[in-house]
Amino acid sequence: MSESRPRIVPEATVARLAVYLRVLAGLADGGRSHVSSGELASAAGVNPAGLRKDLSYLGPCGVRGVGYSISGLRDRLTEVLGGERSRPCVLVGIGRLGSALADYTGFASRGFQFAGLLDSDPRQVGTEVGGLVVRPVEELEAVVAETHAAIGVITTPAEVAQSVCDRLVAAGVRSILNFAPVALTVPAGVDVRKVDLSVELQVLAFLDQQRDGSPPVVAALRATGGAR
Amino acid sequence: MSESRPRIVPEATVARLAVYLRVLAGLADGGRSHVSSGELASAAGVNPAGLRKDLSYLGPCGVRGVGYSISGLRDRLTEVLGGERSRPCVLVGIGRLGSALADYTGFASRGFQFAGLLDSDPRQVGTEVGGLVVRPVEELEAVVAETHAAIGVITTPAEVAQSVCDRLVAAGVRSILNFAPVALTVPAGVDVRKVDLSVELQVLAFLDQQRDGSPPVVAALRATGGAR
DNA sequence: ACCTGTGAACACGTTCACAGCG
DNA sequence: CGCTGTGAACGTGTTCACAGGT
Repeated sequence: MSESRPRIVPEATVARLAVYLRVLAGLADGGRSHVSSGELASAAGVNPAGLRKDLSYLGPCGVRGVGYSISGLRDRLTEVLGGERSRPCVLVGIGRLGSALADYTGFASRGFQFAGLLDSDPRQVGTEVGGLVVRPVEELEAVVAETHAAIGVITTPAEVAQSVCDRLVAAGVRSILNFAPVALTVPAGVDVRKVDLSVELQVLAFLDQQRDGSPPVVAALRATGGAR
Repeated sequence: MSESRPRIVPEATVARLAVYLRVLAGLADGGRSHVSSGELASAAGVNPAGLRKDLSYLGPCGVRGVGYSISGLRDRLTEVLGGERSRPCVLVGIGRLGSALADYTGFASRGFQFAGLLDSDPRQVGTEVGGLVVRPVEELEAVVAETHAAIGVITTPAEVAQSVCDRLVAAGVRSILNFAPVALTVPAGVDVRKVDLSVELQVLAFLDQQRDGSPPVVAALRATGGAR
């Protein structure tokens, strides 16, 4: 009903919109009412023209000759990113990383809410993390049903990640964020995003090594490289 | 001296090489001696042709009609990725996320070693995490000098990330992995990679919402999208 | 017959330069 | 005159199809 233009938004742009939203939140305290694309871009670490192109996917939302209304843009981004209704997520695997995520206040403040925490270790079950009590992994299906969670986060060891994933999908979860270092197989219609922390470090080490070892030979790093 | 061909390797490829290496490590136990690009690709979650192209950057390292020698390829990848000499890293900010990283055995087994842990909270200082004693952030420069660390990992709150970054750079660190949700400014010659956990979740939520809300309108997701 | 290695085609994302509006 | 919005150019990364060995 409030949808003005049904344009398609590239995924790379969506990721940056989330960054712009965070920068705007910090800027709102400054008492200013408007920002230019140049200011926002430098705060977000991107190219000004790219930022304007990103925002253009949402339809015109700035004022020519002036800039973008901080509060107006913040509201528009929040609307587009779906931050209105808070989305229930379930998190499976409450080790160090899982605890860190469950406890991260940045999620809650941005419309996310962990509605269920699950672990297979009896010593973890029953403990409280980030305001929630950890439940046994056997109750996975029940928790998904209770909370109507559409998003699942997997922070288990690699060996059990696929079976946890299968159970999440069977229970109705259609979006999964996977921190386990394995490629998950899912049926069509389910979306998986993978975050691999050790790969990030290894890429960094490679670039570092390459700079030292062979000065003339430098890897091509434009699109995703450097400070993004 | 062992460098056979000084080709340039795209960054996207480097990231996948690290994944192949991990898959190979798991495969080595199986008693087999060779794998085909198809098998490796499906285990790594990528396209077979893309995998072959990735490996071709290292020069020919397979046998036509047969496949790739598991141990041979593993050694080659290890060599290229620089896993020979273990690289000392310093980690600043020992909160939940920092502890998770310091404790993650996946790093140590792949040629990484956290040589120094630093935190500004007096209650954290002196505690032991992942076999190392946490030291006060004031000693950052000294720790970098002692350990000859070339890689720094930042898991501090956003507010102090830039100043920590500045001090790391001044101390000689030239590669930084940033988990704090801010864009860091660094001088030329320093490489920063950013991992933003809340952005990952937000992208997932957007895609999820878009699927429900407007079936005909789907975001363009080819390159980075879907299960990678 | 099989599987690797690779040039060529394609799609995506980024950057540039300027038109358009306030 | 300033800043947004955007088509067009560019570069990178991915996919395809087949040539080249074993």
